[in-house]
Amino acid sequence: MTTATPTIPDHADLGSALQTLAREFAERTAPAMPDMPHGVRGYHVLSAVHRCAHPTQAALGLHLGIDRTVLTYLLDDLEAAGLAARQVDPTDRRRRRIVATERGLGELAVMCARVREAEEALLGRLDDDERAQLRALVAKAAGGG
Amino acid sequence: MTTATPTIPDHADLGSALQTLAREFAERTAPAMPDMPHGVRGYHVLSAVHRCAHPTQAALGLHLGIDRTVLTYLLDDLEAAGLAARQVDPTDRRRRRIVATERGLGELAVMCARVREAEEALLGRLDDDERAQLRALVAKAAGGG
DNA sequence: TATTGTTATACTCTATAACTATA
DNA sequence: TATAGTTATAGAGTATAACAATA
Repeated sequence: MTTATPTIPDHADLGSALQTLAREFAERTAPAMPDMPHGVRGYHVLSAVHRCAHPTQAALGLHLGIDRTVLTYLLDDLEAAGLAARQVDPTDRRRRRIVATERGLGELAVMCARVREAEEALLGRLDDDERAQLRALVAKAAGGG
Repeated sequence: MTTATPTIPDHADLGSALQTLAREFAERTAPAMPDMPHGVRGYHVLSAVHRCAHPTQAALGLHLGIDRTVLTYLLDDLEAAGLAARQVDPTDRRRRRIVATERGLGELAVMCARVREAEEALLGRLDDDERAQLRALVAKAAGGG
C-alpha cells in the first residue's frame, strides 16, 4: 500500500459546509434588522440575554464565543439603544447581570419572526421534515438542546 | 391582541446555533493543520480546489464566500507552500485555473482524516445515525448535496 | 467597454495588555 | 492574590478603489 493514491472524500467536510451555511444565514438575516446595533451579532447577544435569564458578561461571552473585551462595547451600544441594561449583582459587586429592556423584548419579538422567515427561505432545498430535523440536530450538537 | 405579550421562542434561532457550531469546528480542527497557510481557511480553499476540478479564482471565491482580493494573497501563500498552482486558461487568458499539486493532494488526504476525527469528537452529543443525518442535511442545505 | 486578477489603501473586527474595582 | 469588567493599543482579517491585462 505504499504507493496507494491518497483517499480524499468527494463530499465537503462538515466544518466547511457549516461555515458556508452560517455565513449565508448571517448575510440573509442582516437586512431584517437595520436598526440593531452591530446587526446580526447584536441580535444574537440580545437573544441569548433573553434566553439565559440574567447572565453575567463572562457567561454570555463564553456561550457566544465572544471575547469579554468585545462584549463590553457591544453591550455599550445595546444599552445606548435602550435594548439591554447592566445591573450590578448584589451578591458580587464585580459582576454585571445583563437584562433585556421592555423595548428590547419588543424588538426581539419582531426580529425573531423576520429571522424565521429568512431562514425558511434559505432552507429551500429541504422539505418540512428535513428542516425540523436540521433544527433539532444543530441545536443538540451546539449544546442548545 | 393589542396588548398581547410578544412571543419569543425558547430555542435559539438556527443562524446563531450554526455560527456557534461552525466556530467550534474551526477552533477544534485548527490544531490538526499547523503548517497549512492561513490554517482552516487555507484547508477549505485547497479542499474546494480538489473538489471543484480546476475552478477559476472567481468561481472559487463565490463558492467559499471569499472576496477575490482576499483569495489572491491566500493563493499566493498556498502556491508558495507548494500546495496549489495557478494555470492560465488557454481559452481565456485572463482566467487562472487553480489546481492542487501532488504534494497538496497528499497533505489534503492527511488532513482530511484528522479533520474527520476532530469532527466526530465534536459531535459527541449525537449518536451515529444523527451524525450521518446532520452531515447529509447540512450538505444538502449548503448546496453540496 | 466589460471582465479577471493584482495591488494599494482604508476600514472593521478581534485579541493582548494594562488598569480599576471588588472579592 | 484572584476575578469581573473596562480601556487603550496593536494585530488580523476584510473590503473599497485604482490598476494592468485580456476579451
